[in-house]
Amino acid sequence: MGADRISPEQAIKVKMDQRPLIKKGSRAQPVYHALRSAILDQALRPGMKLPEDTIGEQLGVSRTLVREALKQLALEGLIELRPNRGASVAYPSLDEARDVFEVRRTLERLVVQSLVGRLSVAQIAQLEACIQNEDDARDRNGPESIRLAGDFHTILSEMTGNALLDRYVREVCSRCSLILALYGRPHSSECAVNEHRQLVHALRQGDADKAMALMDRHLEDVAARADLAPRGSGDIRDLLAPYALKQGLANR
Amino acid sequence: MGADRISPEQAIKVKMDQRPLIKKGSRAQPVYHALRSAILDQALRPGMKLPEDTIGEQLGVSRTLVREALKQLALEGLIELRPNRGASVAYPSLDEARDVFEVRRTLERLVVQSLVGRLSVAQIAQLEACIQNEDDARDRNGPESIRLAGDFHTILSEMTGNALLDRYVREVCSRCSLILALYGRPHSSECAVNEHRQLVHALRQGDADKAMALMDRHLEDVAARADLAPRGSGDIRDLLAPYALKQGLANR
DNA sequence: TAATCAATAATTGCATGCAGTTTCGTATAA
DNA sequence: TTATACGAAACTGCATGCAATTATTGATTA
Repeated sequence: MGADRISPEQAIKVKMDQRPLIKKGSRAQPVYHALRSAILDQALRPGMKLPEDTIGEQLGVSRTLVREALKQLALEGLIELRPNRGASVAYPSLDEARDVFEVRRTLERLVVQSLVGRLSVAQIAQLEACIQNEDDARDRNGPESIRLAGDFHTILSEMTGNALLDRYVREVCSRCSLILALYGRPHSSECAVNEHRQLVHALRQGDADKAMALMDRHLEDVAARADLAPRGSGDIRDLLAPYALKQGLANR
Repeated sequence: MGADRISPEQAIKVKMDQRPLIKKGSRAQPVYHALRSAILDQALRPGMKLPEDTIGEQLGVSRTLVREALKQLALEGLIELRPNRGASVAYPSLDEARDVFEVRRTLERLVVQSLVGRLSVAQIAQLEACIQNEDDARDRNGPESIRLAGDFHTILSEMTGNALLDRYVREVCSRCSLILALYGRPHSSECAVNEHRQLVHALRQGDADKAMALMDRHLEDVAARADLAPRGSGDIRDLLAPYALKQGLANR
């Protein structure tokens, strides 16, 4: 059907496909995002219990939707889901942490391979903007900088155009954020921002070996660090409130 | 509580923890497995619609559990889940197929790397038994052989002891089975069984380069093949019946 | 005949309720 | 005081029901 012209119906469809991202999908999605952000920001700390009722009440949805979100988070390794005893924020062991980083290195090597020498100027600009953000956030040294460092890698993987690769990288980045929150040195903001800069430079120049080596080294500096995890505790209601707001969920 | 002795209650608990893998977890799991097997066996063909109540009725569970299973399958890319219009068996494009294979190659390279020269005799025996199965199944040339070929790779990834890697490999293998069902040549049983044999040999000898090269070539022969997909159709009830049985689900 | 539209049927999205399990608190016994 | 047993409260597992959305059928019109 070699149709160069677009029928009115098709035109409408195109228009429909552009906008509705706003109202798209189920109401479980905001719940998922709220919880995910809360975990990555360490507002919800590893080991903390996540009762369906409490979360649903705070976020203004029923347990059904909460369950859905929790299941997805469990699939992604951010929470643990034990039969008949509910969900809690994941508390990965050092062994698991090592495994995650190993997979991450493999995946990000593929990202570099796919991207080297193929970045558009617009993409480079986007990456540099992202790095700038990291730089800015480094002063107010919080969990925020960990998340931003993850964002850089996530943006890279998205640029490959490989949806599966992107999903996997996203997932390992999330898990790494959690792991760093547990085992990372307090003041080592995971990725030195400079390493990101160098990586972009190598990618831009098309220097595959150097880019790969940079990424490798960049991800290498981590797995070693002892357990310094203190279990914090607070009221889940209060901890979730700001995230509810951000997702446009009712918190009464 | 340094208790060397075990109370009667604890003894019971221990016993309970050994067996219940059979009755473990939620009843959504068998639904998930039934659907997954049905898709990988091509009893449910790509593009086919999967209504919640039909499946639930056939498998003897409520829509809730079916939804749970469908969601998991969607996360793994075996089905597509469009808002308000339900689930259907995934129909991956050629581009998506290429992406999946690219990720798969990367991941399996890591598997080989982790395993080379470290296989126990028991593990080698297990692998050879698996290969034998493939050989046997090759005669009665059905979708079965595609699944068995996937099993080989799955067993390998499991042996790495890296749970995340294992999960990812499992997932890409599933998706590849689906892809091969769509785009594969009818008579090319994906993996020549011999290539599996050679790979095990190289792993056993600790020849890292050769093993890696074998795995790479082994996974290379695929992405090129044109669309020959005919949509089959039949009654979902009938197609699911044998899988219901296998999972011990009521099909009335 | 082909296209449009309205009414109906089928299906999904979500909340809620009940049963079964776990967890917690209290009382009793060692 | 420590340990055990028991009952209550909290929570999860799952089914079901209702509202909203989508698909379908049939009638109407060009």
